[in-house]
Amino acid sequence: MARIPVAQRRRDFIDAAVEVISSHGIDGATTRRIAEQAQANVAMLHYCYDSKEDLFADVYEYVSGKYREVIEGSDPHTTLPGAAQAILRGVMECYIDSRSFTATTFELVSWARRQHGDRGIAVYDQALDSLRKALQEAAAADPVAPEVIDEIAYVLATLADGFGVNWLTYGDTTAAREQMEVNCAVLDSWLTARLAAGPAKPARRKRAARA
Amino acid sequence: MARIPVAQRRRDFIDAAVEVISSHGIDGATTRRIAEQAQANVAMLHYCYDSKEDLFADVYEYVSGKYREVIEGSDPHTTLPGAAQAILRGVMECYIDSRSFTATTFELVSWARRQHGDRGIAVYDQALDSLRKALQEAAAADPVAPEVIDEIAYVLATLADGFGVNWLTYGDTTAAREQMEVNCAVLDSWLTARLAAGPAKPARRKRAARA
DNA sequence: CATGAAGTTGGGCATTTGTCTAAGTCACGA
DNA sequence: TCGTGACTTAGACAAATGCCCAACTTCATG
Repeated sequence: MARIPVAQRRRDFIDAAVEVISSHGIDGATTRRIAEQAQANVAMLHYCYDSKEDLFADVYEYVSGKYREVIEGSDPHTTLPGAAQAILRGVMECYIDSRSFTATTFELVSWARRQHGDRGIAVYDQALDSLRKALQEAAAADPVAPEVIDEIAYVLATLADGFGVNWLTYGDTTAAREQMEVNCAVLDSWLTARLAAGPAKPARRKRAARA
Repeated sequence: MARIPVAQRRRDFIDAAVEVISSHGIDGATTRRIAEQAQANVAMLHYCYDSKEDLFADVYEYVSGKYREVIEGSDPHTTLPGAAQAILRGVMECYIDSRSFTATTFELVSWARRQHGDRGIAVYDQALDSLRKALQEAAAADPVAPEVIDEIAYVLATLADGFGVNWLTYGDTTAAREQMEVNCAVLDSWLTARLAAGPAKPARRKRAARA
């Protein structure tokens, strides 16, 4: 009917997949459902993608990309705490903006883990990398030990993840906005204490926590 | 063969389901896989449970129960911060103890949400209720406004959830132990600041955040 | 206008899934 | 010993799923 070039069709399928995955889960996201959501045919899907796995790979990349955007595109700050605040806020706002995106991300991460093992955690890894880089840049004027950066990145991820789980579970926008503030307050009080304490934690022995 | 009473068989199926769900996801947890894991027959499963859904309901209850146990059974403390610390530690330790349990919990929560909508968030709701109750008890000597209790419960849940996601993703026990300490430090610094600040947050207007 | 590439589609295939049926097999009280 | 009721199992069933094929439509270009 509509006669749409493959490139556009692929984008449609990715969007459709995000929607379907968020409401039916990874395994509930069948080719037929995705095709229907994209107002296309099952055969069309296989005309654009060799396999369902191929489509999911694109969805995966799309999600990764969005994270990078949000993290790198957050309001630039010259202080480490400022940058950390801005990034955390950015991610949480992005979650609130699109529940489908949030749900799909969490589905993808857990799917990738059990599907591809180590290689599957790429989204998470990449997001943490962008995170570390952004923090390091913000702290350029007043450098901080890499272990501290790692720790901050981890806390940021933890707060964002925790926020995401709750937001997905309850879906209450008003509550979510309040919780966003709470999380920012949590980050703030901890960061202040942490940066005052010095580079090394009391009981640190081995290499820094990877995440 | 073995001739096992239904009651025991059911318990076996629940354990098997937890294992299979954690490694294959909810939808990957097929009756045949669960049966195999329980060293039983597919037909046996339907002899014990009318449907797969029935089995999952039991798994759901099992998970809920374990949360209640962990929260209510955490070391009793007379101070609010002490109790909060103990509970957070208890939950995180429980996660580290059993990755299957952790994974299954997260799978169940997301499955329940998209499957049963509001009714599906029961695990999360019940856990938060136990949490609030435990905190309230700990603060009996020096009462705190219910909004503050709610806020603390939310932060506790957020830190636990965030920890869980990371632990599931990387599965590094050593890192997880370090991160457990970080999360405790985060809770500690925020709680101190929060309890010093007074009952109401600066920009609070509506009812307290539900979770 | 012819033509061939690009896009579109209905129908079909093998496999997997949840569930059920009917036929066992065992333990134990009468 | 002989039921009788509790447990066990192989096999079958329809429905759903990922993927494919062969035929059809459109349209820019020669």
